Amino acid sequence: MTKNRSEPRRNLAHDIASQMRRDIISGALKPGEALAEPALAERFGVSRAPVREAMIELERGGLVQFETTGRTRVRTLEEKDVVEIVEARIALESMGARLAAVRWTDEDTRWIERSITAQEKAAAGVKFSALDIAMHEYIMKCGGNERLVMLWQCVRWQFEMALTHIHSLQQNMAPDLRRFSVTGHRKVLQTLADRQPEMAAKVMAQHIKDSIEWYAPQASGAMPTAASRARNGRPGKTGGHAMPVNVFKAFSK
Amino acid sequence: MTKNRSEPRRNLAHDIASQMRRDIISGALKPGEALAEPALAERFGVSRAPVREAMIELERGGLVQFETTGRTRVRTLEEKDVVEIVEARIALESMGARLAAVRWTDEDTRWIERSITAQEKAAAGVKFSALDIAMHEYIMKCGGNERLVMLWQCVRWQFEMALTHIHSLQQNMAPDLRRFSVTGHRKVLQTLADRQPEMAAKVMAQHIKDSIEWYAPQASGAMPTAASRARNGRPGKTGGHAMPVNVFKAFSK
DNA sequence: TTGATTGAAAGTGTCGACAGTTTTATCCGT
DNA sequence: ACGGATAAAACTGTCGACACTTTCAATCAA
Repeated sequence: MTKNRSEPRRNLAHDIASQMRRDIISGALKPGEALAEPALAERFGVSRAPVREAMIELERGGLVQFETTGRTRVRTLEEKDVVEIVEARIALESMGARLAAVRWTDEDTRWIERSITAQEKAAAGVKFSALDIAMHEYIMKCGGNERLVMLWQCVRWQFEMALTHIHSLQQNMAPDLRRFSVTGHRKVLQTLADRQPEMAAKVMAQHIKDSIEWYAPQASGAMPTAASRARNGRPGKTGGHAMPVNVFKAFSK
Repeated sequence: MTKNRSEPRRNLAHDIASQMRRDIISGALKPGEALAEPALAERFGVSRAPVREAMIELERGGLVQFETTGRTRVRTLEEKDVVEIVEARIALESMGARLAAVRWTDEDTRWIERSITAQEKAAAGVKFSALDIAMHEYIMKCGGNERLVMLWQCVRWQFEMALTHIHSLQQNMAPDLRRFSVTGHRKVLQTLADRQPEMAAKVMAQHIKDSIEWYAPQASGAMPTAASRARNGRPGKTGGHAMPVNVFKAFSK
């Protein structure tokens, strides 16, 4: 694991961005909600300048979006967005796993094993998701490609945000998700410990794709490897889905 | 091809960022060069505020980097960086090709064919590289995943910047690169036209990996699929390379 | 009541300014 | 001549202000 290279320049903007990121991911700030700079400036007791920079940082992470008028809103999430996020995760993390497999150490194996142990003890829900994501982050960093990690961070926050809202809609998390997910993690660990880059990439991709089917089954219809089934779909039309219900409709404006 | 969703809010910052991006990619601004906000503000005839935002936009694209003191410099390029950039390209573009294969149309085929024709006529060098990148961009956009395209843009500028400096060091571009590259493009097009997602992903990855060996042979030693050969390499040590010469030494500070 | 109009309120884009800090240049002792 | 202390210059982070634009709400006509 390499230490983060780019210590972000410590300033108010960064602190504000962190706080707002928490609020958006936690759902305290709702998708579509307007974010006015003067109001935020007052809330944080600063001027508009740092707030403005924080907005740019959040936009980079995909948590807010700028309108053509300049106004800023918490980004909305539709089903299409979740598909995009997961596809991006698969792209980045399968490469991350491939690279991690090359430089994998026994210490890394022990770290993952401890994480899996904690995952088994954690209650299903937000707590488990946090451990889950932390493990994926660890593997990404093991890959040693700082740019890849940085790109991944952009998707990570969006994924966490989506998770929150999925959880809030599916009152009861699929009870078997945790067990299922842990099984996937064990498979991934195996390929990493065996230092098999190509297998690691493939297993990681499959694991992520499988996971999202538990979280949001209806989003899996447009997933990459299922893509060959939904042929000739044109942009805009996401194609038929396995399940009719669309939980993400709740987020769209 | 879907139209770009996020019309960037048109403001001075965006214009300045575009101009500076050109200057950095073209090499007019050299790697490691300091970028002071007051000087840039005067050059563009604006205040520091838009310049500051432009800097953030450039940092997002990896063309400049902030020091802990807050100072901004044109990002330096070492061999390690080129490897990272190419690895990221492979991750994003293989997924992009996979997605593009699903929604590929005959019109897309014609577009690519026209591009390839132009590539064959273009003189090897910067002109060819521009056509090359434009084609890759087209395929990425065909994938329909806007987030993936956005992540790709971050790497694209860095890649173009690297290309410029590689060209300036290798006075004569490998004469066969163009022919070789066009052959790769034809293979990619074939998988897309046949709508074979997995093949498209694989062929695209191979094509990018092959290309970089022409541009910077010594960087290929640490490439993903060659990874299984360079086992147990620890961070910091990039492992043995096929060629001893390191053109990127020239960029490191 | 409904719908268009108009004026007020709020928000964004940009600017100039200032304090604190880093960098650079000068000066002094050796 | 050289290295370190010191002063000057330059730069960043942040602030408050202003013009222009968008949004909202009250008003008025139909």
